[in-house]
Amino acid sequence: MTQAVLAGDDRIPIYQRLADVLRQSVIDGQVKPGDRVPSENVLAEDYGLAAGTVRKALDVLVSEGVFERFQGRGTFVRRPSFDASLFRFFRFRSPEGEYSVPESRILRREVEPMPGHVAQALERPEGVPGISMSRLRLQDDVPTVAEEIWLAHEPFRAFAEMPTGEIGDLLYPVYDRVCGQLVARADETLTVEAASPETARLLRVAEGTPIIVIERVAKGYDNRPIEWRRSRGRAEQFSYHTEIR
Amino acid sequence: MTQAVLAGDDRIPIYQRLADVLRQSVIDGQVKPGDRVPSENVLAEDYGLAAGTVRKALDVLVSEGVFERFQGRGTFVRRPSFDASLFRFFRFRSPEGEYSVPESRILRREVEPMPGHVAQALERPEGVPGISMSRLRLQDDVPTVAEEIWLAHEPFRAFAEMPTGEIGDLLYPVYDRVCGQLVARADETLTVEAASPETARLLRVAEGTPIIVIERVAKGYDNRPIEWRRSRGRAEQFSYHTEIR
DNA sequence: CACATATAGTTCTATATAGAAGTATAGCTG
DNA sequence: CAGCTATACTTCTATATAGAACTATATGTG
Repeated sequence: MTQAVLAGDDRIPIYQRLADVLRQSVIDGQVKPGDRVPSENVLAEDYGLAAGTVRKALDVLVSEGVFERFQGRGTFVRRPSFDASLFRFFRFRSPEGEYSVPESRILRREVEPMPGHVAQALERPEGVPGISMSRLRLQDDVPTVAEEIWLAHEPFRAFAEMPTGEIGDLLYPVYDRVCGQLVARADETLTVEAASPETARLLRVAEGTPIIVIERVAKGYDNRPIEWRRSRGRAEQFSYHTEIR
Repeated sequence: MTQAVLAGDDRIPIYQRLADVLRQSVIDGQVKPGDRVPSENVLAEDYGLAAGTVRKALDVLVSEGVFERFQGRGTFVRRPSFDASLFRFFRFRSPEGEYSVPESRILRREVEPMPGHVAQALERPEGVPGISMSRLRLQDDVPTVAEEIWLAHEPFRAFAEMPTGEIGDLLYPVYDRVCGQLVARADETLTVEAASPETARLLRVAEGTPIIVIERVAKGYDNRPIEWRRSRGRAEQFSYHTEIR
């Protein structure tokens, strides 16, 4: 057999093609986050490749954040867990200094046509029906973040019909469980504005107070957009850190 | 000789030790940004190592952003370019759509004891003398960014005594040329505040306008802090994009 | 049962080797 | 001189192999 399994453009390197195949198996849901990937030796055997070549393919996927490796234990599909990371920016620590998931209140949830900018972000034709939500997140009963969220109606029909009470504080696990939609990464854009009357009311701040706005497009392993979200929080407690070079 | 050249803790892998040696040669200034690194084969020969081991060491340094590789051309010490800096969002484009270096006006420059938070960031004892500057950056004669800058006095004595007229619009090249201090990377923290009277005056905005504050600690290849800087600009048109996972 | 010890399986490091692919330059040809 | 060609040098891909380092599990011992 040799590597007939990896047919296709032989202009691109074998290790890349293997990486593509393995990445696709995650996209297709054949292996799920937390699952163990066959060992390097087994993969080498299966595909008729040298161990080094397989290892290089895994290197690619690890650096992409798709896989995770542990010496002696194995290689696993990484559980993407960045939901808390947006809120890390907002410094949501408890008095004990620990991070915690804030309480979520869904204020509104209905099906209506998507506006242009949302449809564009979700790569859908304008005017197509979507699920629109307003959500408020609170820390110790203090409102900290107000969110508008949009989902395409099509793969989220089951979510639209689900009772609100059954939706917990985190949405992404629900997307996965109820609709098989797995969020792998996201694009975020940060801007600043002065609080509108609406935002001021929700966040209980004075009108005109500086507000951080984060627009997020959550994407699957296949890089297709899943959810559009705009979050607003008081800029006061916001602090974002990064390393540049 | 074999790899006697790479003595030291043989608990850590050879490729790591080689990476350490090469990184150090950049820190010491034996090779400068833009310089070419000996080829993989030559390094392998010199250190008595297999080609693959050398390559792995280079992989490390490339991923750290210290080196840069081009197939067929060679491996080079990377010129640090702060393209990813949060600061670039204050660099407005010229009418032709090109980015340009804004004009810089140094308003003040004097030697005085460093305040606590600066001393801490620069890893110096509190109260030690430092060079303090106020600088205003303008685009087409419009003030866009106001900066406070601190340097430790000790390695920057020559800079302190230099006439202001000889300092151009960019500081880092001067640090390198005059004091041999090479900035390799930086940590940046972004926050938001309402414009103080002082800031409002400098940036010619109304008091209370949302202002982006970026605190930066610039560091050398050896990761030691070189410069502390706090920049303030109008938040109005600020937009920062990033990918998370 | 509790606790060492052996064992099998995993990733990680290192070597050696060969050729492909890309780049720059010297030298030849018209 | 302009333009092609050969050549030498670079990084990149791929194979094969061996053992080290680490982890989890099974096994034996007290």
